[in-house]
Amino acid sequence: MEIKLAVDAVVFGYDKEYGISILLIKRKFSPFKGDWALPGGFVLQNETLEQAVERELIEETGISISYLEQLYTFGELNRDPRQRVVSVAYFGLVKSSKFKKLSATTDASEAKWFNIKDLPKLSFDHADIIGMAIDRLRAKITYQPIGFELLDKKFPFSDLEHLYTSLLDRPIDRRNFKKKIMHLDILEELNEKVKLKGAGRPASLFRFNKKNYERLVKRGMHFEI
Amino acid sequence: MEIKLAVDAVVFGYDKEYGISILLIKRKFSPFKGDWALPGGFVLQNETLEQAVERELIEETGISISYLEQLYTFGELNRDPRQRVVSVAYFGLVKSSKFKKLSATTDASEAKWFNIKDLPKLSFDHADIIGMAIDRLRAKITYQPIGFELLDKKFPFSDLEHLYTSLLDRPIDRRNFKKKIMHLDILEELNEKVKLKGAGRPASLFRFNKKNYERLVKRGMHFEI
DNA sequence: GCAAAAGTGTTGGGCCTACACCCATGC
DNA sequence: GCATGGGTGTAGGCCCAACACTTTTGC
Repeated sequence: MEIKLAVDAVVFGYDKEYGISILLIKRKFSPFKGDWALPGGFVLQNETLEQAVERELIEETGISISYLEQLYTFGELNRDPRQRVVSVAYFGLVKSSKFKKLSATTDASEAKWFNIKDLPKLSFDHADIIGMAIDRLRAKITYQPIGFELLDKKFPFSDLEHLYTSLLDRPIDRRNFKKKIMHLDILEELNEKVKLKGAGRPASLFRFNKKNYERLVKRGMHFEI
Repeated sequence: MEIKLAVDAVVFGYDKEYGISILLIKRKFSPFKGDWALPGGFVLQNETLEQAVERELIEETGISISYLEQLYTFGELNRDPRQRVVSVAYFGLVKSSKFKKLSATTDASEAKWFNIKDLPKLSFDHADIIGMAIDRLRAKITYQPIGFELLDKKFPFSDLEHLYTSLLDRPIDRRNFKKKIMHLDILEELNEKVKLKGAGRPASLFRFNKKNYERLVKRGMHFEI
């Protein structure tokens, strides 16, 4: 019997209320029936790896992602009890609005968001894959302004700040953080304000400047908080 | 027909004389017969991906490497004209002494080192794979003190300096470079000197302090030259 | 008026860059 | 003695961390 090739996707979503979350599906069949697993499946003969990931995500969760990159290929011998399966894991991000849409409609569904601090028991070696993806996400914020892919088009600055504090799991200096981000010259302040949570001063909305953002990503950056 | 799974290895060697080089083999069979290619081949049913890489390297080149990490998995549809092949590419480094050994004995052999500035025509998509590996190597020197894996146990400081200048392809300030490296606290100066190339003042030998080196790698570093 | 979150500047110190001359050897 | 490569120190400037009070809103 040949080696089978699969893909798996670790998709992150973020929202100030729910925190940083990962999309999982409930397995319908043995092995690990009833446990949670990463969305994914076997690669078809005539599709690329990326196409396989996107197809499986649509089939299993209905979601389409805003950012996708390869994470790592897992090839240990007994990952799957049935046969030899090598899996190419991908790392994906979805925007906050899509995150909310799915999280509001999945109570009875097979796909569900789980906060990364509160993950269920996982199938196969998916806990390892998720661990590596979280490491990648944490590392990424030091060299890429990933907020662009996780937040919506317009957002209050505090959303970005909360994203970083959840990811770093520690408070940051708001003044220094704002100076540093603004210095990258990838954010534009809009003439719009939103009132958040009832109390508190209304916040200005910001959006990413796509051109400057891409220039920065291409040129490379380094960013310690 | 199923998708076949292969591995390929981009192995770097370094020597002050030859510069930064990659190990290639000459293909004996069609397709691309007579062209140069990365060492690699199909993964067997009962070996891990790393084992497959190491086996192929021994079989095809006789070399054993001092550092190996996964680079990227290439899964485009027409990489191989015969059938669908997905290949997991690895990134390897060998120590200078082994590099010299092979380069001295391979005149008539099928395995040969090529300076990265002077590569031959390559088979399949191996030029893309090598391009990505070189990017990884360049990026790596800014966050990992890779000299440890490319140089021998003992080496004059100028070897490390030349490694960086070849990789960066520009001159660096020797005094600042030395201060910066020494500040990492991973090098020990030995009470030994070597005479190099006949003329010139003899140089002190250094070696890596393995414990401090590993602590640094674990903790993470960032290093701009 | 008070609770909640947004918004906003300055300074001291550490680090990093820029820079040039002497030393030990072979021939 | 000259060519070759090894070895070494400092000062000025920039950047970054540390730090707290005011503003605008809801209740």
